[in-house]
Amino acid sequence: MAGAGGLSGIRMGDLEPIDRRSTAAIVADRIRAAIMRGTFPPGTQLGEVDLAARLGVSRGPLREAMQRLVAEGLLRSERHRGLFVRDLDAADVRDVYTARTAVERAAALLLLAEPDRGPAVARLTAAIAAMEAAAAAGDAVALADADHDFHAELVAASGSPRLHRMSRTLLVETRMCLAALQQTAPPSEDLLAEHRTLRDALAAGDAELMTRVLEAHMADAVSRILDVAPPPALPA
Amino acid sequence: MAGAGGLSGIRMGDLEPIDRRSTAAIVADRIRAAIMRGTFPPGTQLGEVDLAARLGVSRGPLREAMQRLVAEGLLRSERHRGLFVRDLDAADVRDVYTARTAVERAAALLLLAEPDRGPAVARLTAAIAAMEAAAAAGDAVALADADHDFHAELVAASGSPRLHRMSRTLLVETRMCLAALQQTAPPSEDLLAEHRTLRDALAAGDAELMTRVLEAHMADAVSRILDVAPPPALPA
DNA sequence: GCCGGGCAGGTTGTCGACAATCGTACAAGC
DNA sequence: GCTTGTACGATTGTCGACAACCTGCCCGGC
Repeated sequence: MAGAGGLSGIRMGDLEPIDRRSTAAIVADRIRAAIMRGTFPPGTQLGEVDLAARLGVSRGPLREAMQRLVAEGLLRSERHRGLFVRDLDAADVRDVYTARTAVERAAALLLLAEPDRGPAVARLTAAIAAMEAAAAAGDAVALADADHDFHAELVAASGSPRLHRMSRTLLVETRMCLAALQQTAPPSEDLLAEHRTLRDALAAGDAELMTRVLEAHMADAVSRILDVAPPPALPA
Repeated sequence: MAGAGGLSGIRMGDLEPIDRRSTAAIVADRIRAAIMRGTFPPGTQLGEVDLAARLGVSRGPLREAMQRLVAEGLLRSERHRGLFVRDLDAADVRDVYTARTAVERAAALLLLAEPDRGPAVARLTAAIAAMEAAAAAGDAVALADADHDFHAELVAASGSPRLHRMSRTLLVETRMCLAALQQTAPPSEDLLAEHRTLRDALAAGDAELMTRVLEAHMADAVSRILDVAPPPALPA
């Protein structure tokens, strides 16, 4: 079928059908990015008329986008009160990382089942390089961005649309945790080492090592965020 | 603060604040249930005016509800074409069960970390009893309902809101698979045995056994649905 | 006989306006 | 002084209508 139509073999390139996504989806992406960036701190009320005017759309599509974000758990809706950015407490932080561990572990195992992991490992390596550059420059935001990219690439490489969708929301919530608590000074060297080990385990196909490193990585992140000393000897 | 107000110690019982949920949420639940029940088979177009009239609401709230379901992945939206119930192919079935395995494994591990698993085990046992009754009566729908409940209770017992939310969507998709393929004759005895073993592993606190049984349970379900013989000797 | 243009029908996308509800501030009464 | 009742402002929830768009069919031309 491909290329056999009436186009006489003209190469169409990546000229895919410009399926302009719905306005609600675009608006949802925009607001999601704003929440992730910390433009809307947790707890702030999002007035509909104000947001609609700022985005240049009417209240209809904006409300649809809001419902999407509510379904994702990023926003909290109170009837006749308004929409608020969800603020995450310590239990939420643990929950986010619990869910992330579940999703990313499954994604990594899926990736390990694939024969050719070269491209995926290359993208992870690129993300690590970005992290290194950000750490060298002392740019905490860029470091968090690259960290985000690393885990997003990991899940995307699994090829599972559902894990990918879940991961997207969870990563946004992760950024909310970081932005809220102003975690500006992570010990970047440890962070880099953990990511490198994770990549190496994936490249080598060592499922056992990968699982162990991933779980430790998540546990470390929770400890860092909640500012409690990591448990010295936890069997689980 | 609690009980120290001007109510003079009067017991308020479970008089919770009647936070009537938004209309969009109610509509979304209704349509989600309809999709799960198989009222709207995969691929059917959902006309907005028709649905709105049937539910007694306007198109505004209905569209908001639809956006929710699109975000959950249950509906597929095509611009200026309409909303369609997503139809799941073999890859989707595998993906649903991959994600379910990840979520339910994490939930079960969380449950195992709790000291008192008595109530949770009791609820799982109740779900198994319902399955037994349905199997004895030859009621395939009730059997699927009870199966659904078992897994929903398992995840709910973990106490993780995010795992719970993910699980809800995944279980609906599971029902879509079953309804679409008219899987009316599952070997209920095997199914019951698997659930009983899972419950027993949870009650006994055997994480290793639980993981093994759960993964086998999911793999069996995929095999049953896709109607392929289960792989005789798969190392992974 | 086959292809392109045009038209009609129906659907979704978007908008503005009205009604219901909530929070707040102020005044009145005990 | 504290509580209670009331009015106001602001926001959300809902609705109806118009415009844009896609699909399918019909017709004229080659």
